[in-house]
Amino acid sequence: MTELDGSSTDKRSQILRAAARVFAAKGFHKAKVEEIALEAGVGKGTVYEYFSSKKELFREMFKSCSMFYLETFRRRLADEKSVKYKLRQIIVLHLEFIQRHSEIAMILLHEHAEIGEQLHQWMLEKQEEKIAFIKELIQQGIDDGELRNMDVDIAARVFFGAVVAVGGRLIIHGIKEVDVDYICDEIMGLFLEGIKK
Amino acid sequence: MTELDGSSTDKRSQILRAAARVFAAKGFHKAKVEEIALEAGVGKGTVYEYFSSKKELFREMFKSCSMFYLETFRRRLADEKSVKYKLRQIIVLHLEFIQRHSEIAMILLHEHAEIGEQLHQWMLEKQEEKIAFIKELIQQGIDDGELRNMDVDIAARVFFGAVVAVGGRLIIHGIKEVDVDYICDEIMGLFLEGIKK
Amino acid sequence: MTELDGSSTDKRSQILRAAARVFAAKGFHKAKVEEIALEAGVGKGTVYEYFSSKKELFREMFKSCSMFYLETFRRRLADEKSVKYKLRQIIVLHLEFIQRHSEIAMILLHEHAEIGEQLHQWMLEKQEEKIAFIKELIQQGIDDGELRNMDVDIAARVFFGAVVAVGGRLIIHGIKEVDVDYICDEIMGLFLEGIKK
Amino acid sequence: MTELDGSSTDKRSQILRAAARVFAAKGFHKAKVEEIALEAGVGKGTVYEYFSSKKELFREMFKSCSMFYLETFRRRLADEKSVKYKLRQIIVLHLEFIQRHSEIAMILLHEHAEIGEQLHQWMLEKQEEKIAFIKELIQQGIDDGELRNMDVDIAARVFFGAVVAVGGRLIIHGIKEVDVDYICDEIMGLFLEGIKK
DNA sequence: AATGAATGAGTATTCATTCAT
DNA sequence: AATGAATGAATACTCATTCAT
Repeated sequence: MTELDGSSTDKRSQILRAAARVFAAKGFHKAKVEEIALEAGVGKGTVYEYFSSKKELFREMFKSCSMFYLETFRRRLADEKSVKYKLRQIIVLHLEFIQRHSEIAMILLHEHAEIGEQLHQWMLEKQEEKIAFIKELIQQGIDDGELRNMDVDIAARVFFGAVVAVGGRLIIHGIKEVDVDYICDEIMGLFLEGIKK
Repeated sequence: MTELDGSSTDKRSQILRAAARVFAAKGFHKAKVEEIALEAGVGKGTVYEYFSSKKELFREMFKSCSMFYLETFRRRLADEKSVKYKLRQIIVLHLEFIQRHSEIAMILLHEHAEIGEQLHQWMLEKQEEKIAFIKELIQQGIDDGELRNMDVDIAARVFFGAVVAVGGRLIIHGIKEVDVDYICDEIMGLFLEGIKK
Repeated sequence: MTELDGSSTDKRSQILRAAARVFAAKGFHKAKVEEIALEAGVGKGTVYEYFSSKKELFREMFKSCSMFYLETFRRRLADEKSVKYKLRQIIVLHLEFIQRHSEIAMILLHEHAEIGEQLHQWMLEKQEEKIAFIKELIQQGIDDGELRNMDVDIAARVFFGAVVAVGGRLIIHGIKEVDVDYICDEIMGLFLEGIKK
Repeated sequence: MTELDGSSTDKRSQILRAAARVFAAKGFHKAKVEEIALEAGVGKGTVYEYFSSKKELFREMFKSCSMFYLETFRRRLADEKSVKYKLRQIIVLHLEFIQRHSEIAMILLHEHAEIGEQLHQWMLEKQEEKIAFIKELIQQGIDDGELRNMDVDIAARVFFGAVVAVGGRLIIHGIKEVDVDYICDEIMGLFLEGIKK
């Protein structure tokens, strides 16, 4: 899925990229189809040649964003070996992604409720996929003797929630320059060692 | 702030409660002022006697919900002594709150981005208050020797995010019957002991 | 049904009368809701308070027109006794109606196909009612020995078609001053005596 | 004019035939140029090579239909001698035409008002031509002593209207199997003998 | 204070038409 | 000559808000 990386020049991708920018900047309701068309450098009618409605445009843009996000993850986690390093890498990638693609991240963070059940379901499925992935990692860590025994479902959700929460802080506060390594070490420290003295 | 607990019968509270129900069920944009008025058993014009706009109604409803939530927290955390127990109690209260007030929780979960900067800021402030509160707790735990040394800001955010994430799962999945104690023990276990073997 | 006679001043009737004028002048598609509202002296939104769509407004206006037309007929045919005079009176009333209410007649003449099956069916039913009425008249004439034996269905349709055709000529040519008596005599002559020498 | 009889294979005729089918099935406004192009098996742009606009396409299609109708009439009335038989033949041809070409008949019946003054005028002219033709027939009948003296204008219109009305009934009711001879005899009986006992 | 009838600003969408290929 | 991707003018409809009662 390279539709959103800026290199594709076909109309559909142009529109998707413009949609990502405008929806991110204004949210679904305040974004106007006309503005997206303008931003994409095409006529208003052209948007409807490729997408049957504003809603579908949002849906497709949203899917593209999510796919792009997941794609990046999958690609860059392939090489890691130790579970701890993989978990750490998830945090690194998440924070880097947010720093580099704060527009898209904004959408993933904010527009969940906008579009109705279908897309919401799709998004939850994708989220559950991520959590399942983390669960597998943790389970693997337990099996390998790296991690102690625990409820992996809860652990995965806690880890995921924590990463999202810290990432959200970066988005919300518009922080661009953060010491990713330091934050990762701290988060990993918390998860590995706990907070008890 | 007892406006939302169902006991107050003045028009303003009636409208706020109706607004909470309708906004929760439909989201900001699909909720109609007329429907809220109907649900509250008042005329459409009456809504505007108490609130200058739909947006302000949402804001006020949102504030009431949040205040109610915080109020509950503060009241029930007053007695706790040990930091560990207080942190555990935060999880308990959050999960209980979600189970009992899933409507309101839905709003707090979903409608962040709906209303624009001002309310968003207010909400973030409230969230920062909660995080600050958790930060203080953790700091206090460190000072008392209960907890090890760490970056309390990150720790507080990780804790907060984790609690929200696990709570969100309950809302999203519509889970009504959960073993709160078990979940709390697991979460606390993770935070206290870490995941490392 | 006095909604269209110009005496009622409630908003619904105002809108119906304005709709009759504008639809008659421009046809369904070229008539703009905004223009009807303007003509009625109300706001655009008010039209939608009383009618759920432009289509429904047309339907209701159409029904009102038709009812008004039928009402007039029924009222003024009540006194007639002889079948011949009643048939003659139908022609008289039809021509008079067209002369006085050419706007409405224009609609009844032209907009049949505009609105889709439902209204079309309704209109055909009304037309069949009129034909059935004429059929009864002719049958009664036969029974009373006034008229010779014939296929009353065909006779009724031929009579109805003839009246409509001659009426249509008045509308289309915009003829205002016609010798109704002369035309009636001629038509009746044709029907009574035939054209054969 | 054989453009519509199905034998011509040039693009223009293909488009005209497709237009007749689609306009008949959907009416002017609901018929889409794209669908007509599709039905004709040509590209959308090609339609505009042969017709400058949708309106003109309708006009040309309409004219072709009417010409085809008139052509058929003229051809088949040439041999008749007696006025009575010619009038009877008009009815026969009209009913046969409707049975065989109900699509085209539908258009001639319903779409009068759709297109605006110019075509409307043209159609009225054609109609007046038909009426004039009938008028001449009747006048000739009077001159020849076949028919009694009467207002030939009114008589022609009454005859025309009656034929159209009975034909319309066939279209509207979708009647395919009718005893054309019986109906003609009845209509002619009415016109020749009248309805009086 | 309470009401709800009236309002009109604001927008997604359609589709006839154009024109580069 | 033939095409169909691209266009944007045109319009029905929604609903927050007002204000006379």
